[in-house]
Amino acid sequence: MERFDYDARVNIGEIAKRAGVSRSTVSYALTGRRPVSPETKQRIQAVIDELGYRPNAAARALKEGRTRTIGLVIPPASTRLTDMQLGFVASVVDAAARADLDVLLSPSGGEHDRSFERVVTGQRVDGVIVMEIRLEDDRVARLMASGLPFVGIGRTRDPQGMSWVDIDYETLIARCVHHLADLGHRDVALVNRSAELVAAGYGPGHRARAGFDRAVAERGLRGVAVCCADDAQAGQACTESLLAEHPELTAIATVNEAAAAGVYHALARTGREVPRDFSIVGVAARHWAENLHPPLTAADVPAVELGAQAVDLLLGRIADPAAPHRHLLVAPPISLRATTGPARR
Amino acid sequence: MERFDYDARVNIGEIAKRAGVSRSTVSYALTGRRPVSPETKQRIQAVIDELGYRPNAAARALKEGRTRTIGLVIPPASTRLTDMQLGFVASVVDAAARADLDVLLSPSGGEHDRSFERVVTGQRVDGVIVMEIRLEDDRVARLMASGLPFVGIGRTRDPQGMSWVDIDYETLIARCVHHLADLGHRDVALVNRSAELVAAGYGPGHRARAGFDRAVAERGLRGVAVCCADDAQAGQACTESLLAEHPELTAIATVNEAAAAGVYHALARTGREVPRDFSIVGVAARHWAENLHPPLTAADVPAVELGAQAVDLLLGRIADPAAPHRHLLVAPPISLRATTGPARR
DNA sequence: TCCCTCGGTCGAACCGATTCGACGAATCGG
DNA sequence: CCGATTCGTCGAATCGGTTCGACCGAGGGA
Repeated sequence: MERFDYDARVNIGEIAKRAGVSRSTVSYALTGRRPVSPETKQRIQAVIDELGYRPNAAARALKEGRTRTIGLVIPPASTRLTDMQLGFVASVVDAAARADLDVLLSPSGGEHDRSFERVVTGQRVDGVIVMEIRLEDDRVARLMASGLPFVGIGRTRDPQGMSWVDIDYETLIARCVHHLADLGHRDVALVNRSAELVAAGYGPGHRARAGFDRAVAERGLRGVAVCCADDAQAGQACTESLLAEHPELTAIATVNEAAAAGVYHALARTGREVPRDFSIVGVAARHWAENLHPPLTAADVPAVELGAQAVDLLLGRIADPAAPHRHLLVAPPISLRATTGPARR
Repeated sequence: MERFDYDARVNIGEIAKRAGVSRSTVSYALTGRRPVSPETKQRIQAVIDELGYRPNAAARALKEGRTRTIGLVIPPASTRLTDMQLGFVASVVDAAARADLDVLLSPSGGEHDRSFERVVTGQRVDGVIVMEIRLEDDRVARLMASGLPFVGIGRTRDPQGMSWVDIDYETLIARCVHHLADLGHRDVALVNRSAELVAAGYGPGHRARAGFDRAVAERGLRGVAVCCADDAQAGQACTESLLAEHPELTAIATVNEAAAAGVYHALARTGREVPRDFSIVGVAARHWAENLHPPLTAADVPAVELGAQAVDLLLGRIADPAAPHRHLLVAPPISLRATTGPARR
């Protein structure tokens, strides 16, 4: 099968030939790793511009042993990304682009473990950022065993041997409960993430629960915690049955931003006006909190900053895999918006 | 500098040596491109399992001339992804994973053009899916010139020489207007995407406007069209000034899902109840429409299907770059939810 | 019995870059 | 004026796979 000329990609040898130098000289002119005379350099550059030459990434990666690419392990598409997760992805991609790195996406979990394996073991990436980490997470175990530099957005139960950034859900939810208690609420509920996630050992779910229980005990409140799938319908169903079983409730704290709209629906349908009759406070991406109607009083998760920090940490680990591990735990303050008020007496 | 043993990655030569065969035999055992006796195959597999060997992706890509990776060009993170765009990304990643392809993300536009160039010209990917296509789009021009297979989610003004999938905003918005007209509304507004996007020649903005104008003329309505940035605050500000200038309005059609929540706020603040006093209808991701309160009557964009189709089309082009171009234009029906009703007289 | 085919394997070339050692010419210090 | 550097360049080796041509032995058809 004949290949046509316009299909032939130029390589470094073609550049060298046309510029009348050796291939190594072209390489040195490009990388600057050895001196090249100005005239030669200019001649080479002219040929490169003319032919639109770009070094073949695979060849370079093969020889250099690094790919200038990082992997980003995300939850599979079937479990819809929350607004916060989207914020992480966007900021990681952005920060990586600033460092001239490309980002390879890998949905993991469920049926997509081949993708994870490819990314981790094929020397396709120089490092990995893993989202949605469980308390016991075998992907983390795999990564540790492989020796590939990685950083978690989230952390395992015992995150000693890893670098990570995370949101301090335990502190945040405790703070939410204290905020409600300060307003005089005595009967409060926690709307957590989905039962599946919690059962699978999803960290934020467990830590939110712990913070809730602690704060409820500290303030002598009556608390009830429920799990809820990550969408508005579930939020509504969940809240309606919650209110039916516990009519004495006057406030909800939530880490489930995707369900928040459903909580609103349910309150409206059962005749409770927010914040006059009922208070809601949560942990959410700012964008999301402001989009709700009325805007949600919530701790605004700095997703952009966390994503950028994760990339930073990863670059550090790639540069020096022997350096001590670092981490970042953030607990942003609660932004008072329109959904909390004094308890009705 | 000494390398430690545990750091030494195993390669095909090591496998060959331990299995007592040549490197080519290992390769044939792995790829199945030539027969290998069952005993030999088994022996090789045992060694591979023991050492956890995976072929180096860069070496393979270099020799085979393909990377088993596709590029996904997304808008830069600074312009927040809408829920619909997120749906595209997720479904593309998912569909690619099913085809054992990896996805390289490239934010394009603004400051990130280096990333786009790397992806397109470095032979890093076998093909590209481009989102957010403008009526005149120089990325499309670049891709056409490069000869790299690509598929657009969206299309240029004259999409002859390309394959694409797109949403038929013109038809959809016209359908929305007809729906409102059928309900007796005579004064309707279009809340479009941002003025910057429209000025930059963003297709959906222009096509929505065209459909709006056409339908308004066909039904003899009075129509006013405004642009609005992609967030709730802008939606609110926009709608408030719209209502102040045109108090006679009784309905809004919108393609700006991100602004929809703000439209609700504005209507509530000006004392209009939906759908009793005012109707809203739009084009949005189902998830988003259902999340709004009350749920938005809207044409539900099948993002998952479109993303999967885009991958399909791309696979076709990679397999046979000479095949005729194909495209898919979808116009999903309007799902009646809770935001449209008869015009008050 | 001879020749051909085919299954199974090997060695060598190749993909397109980087990098090391070497070498001639120019420069510099003493 | 001479030996030691330095500059600029070249050729060859290398990274880790795939693939082509060749070879050997077994089996089948005439």
